[in-house]
Amino acid sequence: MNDQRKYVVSCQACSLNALCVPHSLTESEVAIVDAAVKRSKPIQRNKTVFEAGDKFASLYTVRSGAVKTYSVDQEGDEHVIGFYLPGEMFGLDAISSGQHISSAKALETTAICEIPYNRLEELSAQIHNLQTHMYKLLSHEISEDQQLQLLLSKKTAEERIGNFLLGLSSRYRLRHLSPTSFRLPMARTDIGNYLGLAVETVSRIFTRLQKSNILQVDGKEVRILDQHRLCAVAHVDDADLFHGHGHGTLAAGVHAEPIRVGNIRKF
Amino acid sequence: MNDQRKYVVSCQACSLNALCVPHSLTESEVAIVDAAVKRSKPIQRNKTVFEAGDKFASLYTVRSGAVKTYSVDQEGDEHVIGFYLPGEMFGLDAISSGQHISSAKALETTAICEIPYNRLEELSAQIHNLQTHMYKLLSHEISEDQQLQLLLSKKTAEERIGNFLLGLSSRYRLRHLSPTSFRLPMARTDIGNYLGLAVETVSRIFTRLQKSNILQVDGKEVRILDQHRLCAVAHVDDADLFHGHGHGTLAAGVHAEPIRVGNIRKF
DNA sequence: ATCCGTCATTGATGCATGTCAATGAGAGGC
DNA sequence: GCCTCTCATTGACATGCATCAATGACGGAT
Repeated sequence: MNDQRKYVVSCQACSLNALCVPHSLTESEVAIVDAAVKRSKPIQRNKTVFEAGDKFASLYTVRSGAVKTYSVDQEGDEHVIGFYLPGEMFGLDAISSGQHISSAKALETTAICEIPYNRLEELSAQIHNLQTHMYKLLSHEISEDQQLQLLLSKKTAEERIGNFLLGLSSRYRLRHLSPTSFRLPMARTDIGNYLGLAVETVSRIFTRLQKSNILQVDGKEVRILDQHRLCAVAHVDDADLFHGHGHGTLAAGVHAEPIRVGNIRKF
Repeated sequence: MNDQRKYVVSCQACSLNALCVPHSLTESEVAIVDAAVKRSKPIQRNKTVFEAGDKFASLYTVRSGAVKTYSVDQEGDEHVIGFYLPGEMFGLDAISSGQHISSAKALETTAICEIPYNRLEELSAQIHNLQTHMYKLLSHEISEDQQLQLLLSKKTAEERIGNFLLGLSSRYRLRHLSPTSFRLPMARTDIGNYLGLAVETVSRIFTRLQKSNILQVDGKEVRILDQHRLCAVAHVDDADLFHGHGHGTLAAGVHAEPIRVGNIRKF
C-alpha cells in the first residue's frame, strides 16, 4: 500500500494535466473522471500492458516513460504500430471488437493510467465536454493514421525519418521538454519497423544526417542541430511544425489546427 | 421537388438498413436518427461532397455509387486516402479539427446521406446504443487504418493488390453483391495512388494475375477466378476473408471479429 | 459515326532500398 | 571486472518497383 501510494497522484495534481485532461472540463468534471482512473505502480521495460487477444476493458494513458504498440503475425514477426509518450492515450483500436488486436509494451520503466471503458462511456453520456473530447480524440487518431499512410506510401526513407524526428520533437516540445535534444525511447529496429524501413537504412540515414551537420546522434541521444534543414529533408514546411504531430490525448484536437498535408515526393 | 422526392427514402425503408443503421437501435431510435438525416439527390461523377478547408458540419454515408477521399499537396499531387461503398461513412477525420482536411469526390453518380454532426452528438448522448456504435465506428476506422499502414509498410505490390481485391470482394459480399464478379469504381491511377504503387505496377500485376488464371480483368470489370490462390498471393488466410474488411459504417464493429493481422512479407 | 482526351497496357532502364555479412559498441548479469 | 547478448554501424551486392516512353483502347461530345 505504502509502496503504491507514492506513485499515486490525482488528475488534478498531475503534471500532464494540461496535456491529458481536456482543459474545457470543469474542475468538478475532472474530479469525476479522476475517480474512475486507476493508477498502478510503474511497470518495467518490456513488460506488456495488454496483449493481442486480451479482452478489452480499459483505455490507457502514459503517465511517464514510453510505450509501443505492435502486432505479431503468423510467422512471428513483429509490426510496430505506434509509440506513446506521457499524456498520450492508447488502446483505442480495441473498442470496436471488444478485444485487443494489438499488444502494448513498455519501452522503458513506465507508469500507466487506466480508465475502465464502461465507465468512460457512461461519463461521456453525462459530461458533454467529455463526449466532445472523446470524439475528437478518436477522430484525431484517424487523421494521424491517414497522415502516416501517406508517409508510408509516398515518401522516401529520408523523408520518413525526418518526419519521424520532427514529430518526436513536436511532442517533446508540447511536454515542455527540449525539442532539439532528446532521447529516443525505442530501438533502431523499432523505428525501422514502424516506418517500413530496414534497420540498416535507419542507421545509414542517421549517419548521413549527422555528416551533414543536421543531426547529432549518440546512441539513443539525438540533438537536432539544424531544424530548418531537417524540415527541408523531410519536405515539411517549418510553419507546420507546431501542429498535427503526436498521438491522441484527451486534449487532442482541442488545440489542433488544420493539418497541412503537403510535401510528398513526386514520382 | 418531385425530382428530389424519388430519391428520398427513410432509414427505415433503406435497403442498406442492416449495413448502415446499427441493428441494436430500436425502431423508435432509428426514427429519431432518420429525422436528422438529409438526403440530397445524386451527384455526378467527379463532383465533390466537400473539399479540404471546408468547415466541418456533417458526416456522410454513401447511399449508392462510390466515393473517394483524398488530399492534395503543395505540388498539386493528389493522394488517395480511401474508397467508400454504399453504407459506408466518411468525413470522420474532420471531427477533431472542425475543418475538413481531405476532400471527397464521387467516383460515379452517387447518392449521399448527410447527418449534421451537432445533431449526432446530441443524439449520441441521449441514445446509448448510438453512442456505443459511434465509438465502435471510429475505433474500427482506426483499426483499419492501422491494417493499411501495415500493408503499405511491409507488403509487396502483389500482396497489396491481392489484399485490395479481397477487401473489395468482402465488401461487395456484405452488400449481397457478387464477391467474385464486380466492377471497380475507381481508376487504376487511384488504386496505385491508394496502395503506394505506380499505375504501371498495378497494370502489370493485373495482367500477371490474369495470366495465372487467378483473375479475369476486362477494364474495370473484375472476376475472381481462383479465390484460394488469390489469398495465397495476398498472404491472407482464407478463413479471415469474412472479417475485417471495408470502411466503417454505423454498424461497424457490431459484426466485427478480432482481426487477424498476420501474413506479412519477411525481409 | 468520328474525333479527342483520358485511361490502360507494355517494354526498357535505373535507382532506392532491402538483404547478407561482418565488426563494433554498450548494457546488464554473475 | 569480465563476459555475453543485444543492438548499431558499415560495406558489398541484389532486386522490386519507379520512371520514361510509346502505343492502344475506350468513352463522351459534337
